Amino acid sequence: MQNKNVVHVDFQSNDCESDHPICKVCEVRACGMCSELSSENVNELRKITRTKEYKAGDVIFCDEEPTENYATIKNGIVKLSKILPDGRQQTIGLGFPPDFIGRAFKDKNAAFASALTDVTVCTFPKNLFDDYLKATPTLEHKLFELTLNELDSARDWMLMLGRMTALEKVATLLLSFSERMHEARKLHGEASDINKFELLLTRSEVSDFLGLTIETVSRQFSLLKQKGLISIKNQRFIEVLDREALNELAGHESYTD
Amino acid sequence: MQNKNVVHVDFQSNDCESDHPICKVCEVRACGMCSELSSENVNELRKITRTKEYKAGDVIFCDEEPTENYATIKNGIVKLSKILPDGRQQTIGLGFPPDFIGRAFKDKNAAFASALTDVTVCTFPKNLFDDYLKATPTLEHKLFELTLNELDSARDWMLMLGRMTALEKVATLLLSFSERMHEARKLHGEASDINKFELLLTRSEVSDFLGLTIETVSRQFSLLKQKGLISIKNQRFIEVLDREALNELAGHESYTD
DNA sequence: TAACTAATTTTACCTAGATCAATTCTATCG
DNA sequence: CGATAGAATTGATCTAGGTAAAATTAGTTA
Repeated sequence: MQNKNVVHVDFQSNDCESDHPICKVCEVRACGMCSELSSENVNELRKITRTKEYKAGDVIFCDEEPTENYATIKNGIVKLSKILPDGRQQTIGLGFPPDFIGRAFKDKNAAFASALTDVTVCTFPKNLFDDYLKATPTLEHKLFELTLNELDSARDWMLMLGRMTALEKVATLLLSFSERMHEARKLHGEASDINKFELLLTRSEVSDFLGLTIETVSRQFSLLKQKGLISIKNQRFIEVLDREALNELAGHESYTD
Repeated sequence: MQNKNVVHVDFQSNDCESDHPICKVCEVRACGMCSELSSENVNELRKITRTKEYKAGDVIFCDEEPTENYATIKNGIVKLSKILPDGRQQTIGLGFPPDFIGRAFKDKNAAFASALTDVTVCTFPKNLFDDYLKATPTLEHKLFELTLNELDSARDWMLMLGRMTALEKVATLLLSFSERMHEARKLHGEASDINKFELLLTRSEVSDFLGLTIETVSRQFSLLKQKGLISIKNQRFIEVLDREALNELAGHESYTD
């Protein structure tokens, strides 16, 4: 019963039989932050945990404000963004289950977080969690790894923002978003075709992500449709028809080179 | 003879009397990664440490290649960059002493690292260091905090890359670079005026950082000179004449608003 | 000190993407 | 079902920043 070999995978092998009832049925128990925790740990952490729900569009926390809570995403998608004093906005990341959101060990938030879809999270009071983290090296290690992944992807986006054309940016976003949606659906045990997904971002949100305007984004979508690489139903439901070609557009050289 | 008074912190309070001779005189012993280590730890770590020197321009490690070593910067500046298959380049960060470079817990590097100036580093073999890290929670905690800072600044740059004009980008870079140079000089116990510094980046390197071309960068420099905000001697030695105005240009609203 | 080289600046022009202004979709509601 | 409203698309300009090329600056060698 004590063999906690873990992560990413194989829910059965994780000892969660004696988990708190909420955690026992949690779809992200086996991945993300909690995957490194024993039932004992989980139940201890649960004592300071609150489950919260947000409606699409709700603000979860604001940039520069004192950090009150951290959160892990159980369900839905969270948008992280920064904003210039004059209102110009830049999305700096998307949080999918089971991502952790909030800036650990700092008294101020480092970004706006808002709910892109309806969202369910587990929240933890900052102070208590910081202490718990320092006292629990396995948890801190896991969170460290998650943070390193975020840093990697932030840097990938920097390359995109600084050096890609509008078309390449849109292609890159579509590929990345389709993958994460695919992951998220698998996580929830749903059937999933990686090439079909609902683009949950409005054109305006896409443009904030890519450093473009809505009009330019829309033109690139039209171009991709015209080239036969994607099709769009009702402006939101996207099907990737030629993933290979889209990949090349996104700057990933084809294997035939 | 022993009073190496340094940076941020109160060196006296740190027990380094029994440090390995190399570490005892190391200028970054009291900050960055090593600051959390006792002499005992330091000496243990020292067993797997190699001091290495690079000439300006040298490649330290390549993107996508197997990670062999991590490093901390003792001296000089390291450029981290990403490159698209067709050669377009984006600088994703600069490493100053005492930064840690290398992607922990992953078998491949996540960027190119090259020496911007002559550089001295301490290197650690990946496998041994990963183990040491997992076994030493205080060290891992420190590295986690450093990584969180890097993530913060990566996200600040995303906002810059995605939403700022050329002039704002250049102003932002000048301010940020002048601060880090100031810090670095203080670290080495040198006298330092934050408003005077040598821009160690070529125009081409600046443009790779800002997602612009050399010509555009050069035009913005000329504009800033014309406005009387900066002066440049020999194309490299910069003096900020009106820091307040530069700050406003960089998007930090003035306090009079 | 002149000659050569590489980096930077400047000038002239061009284009990708922004801006502005209609349309056209899609969803919602009476 | 038609009316309304917000989102997305499309078309017509405009411009910030890119591209190309020439001129200037600085550093290096002889």
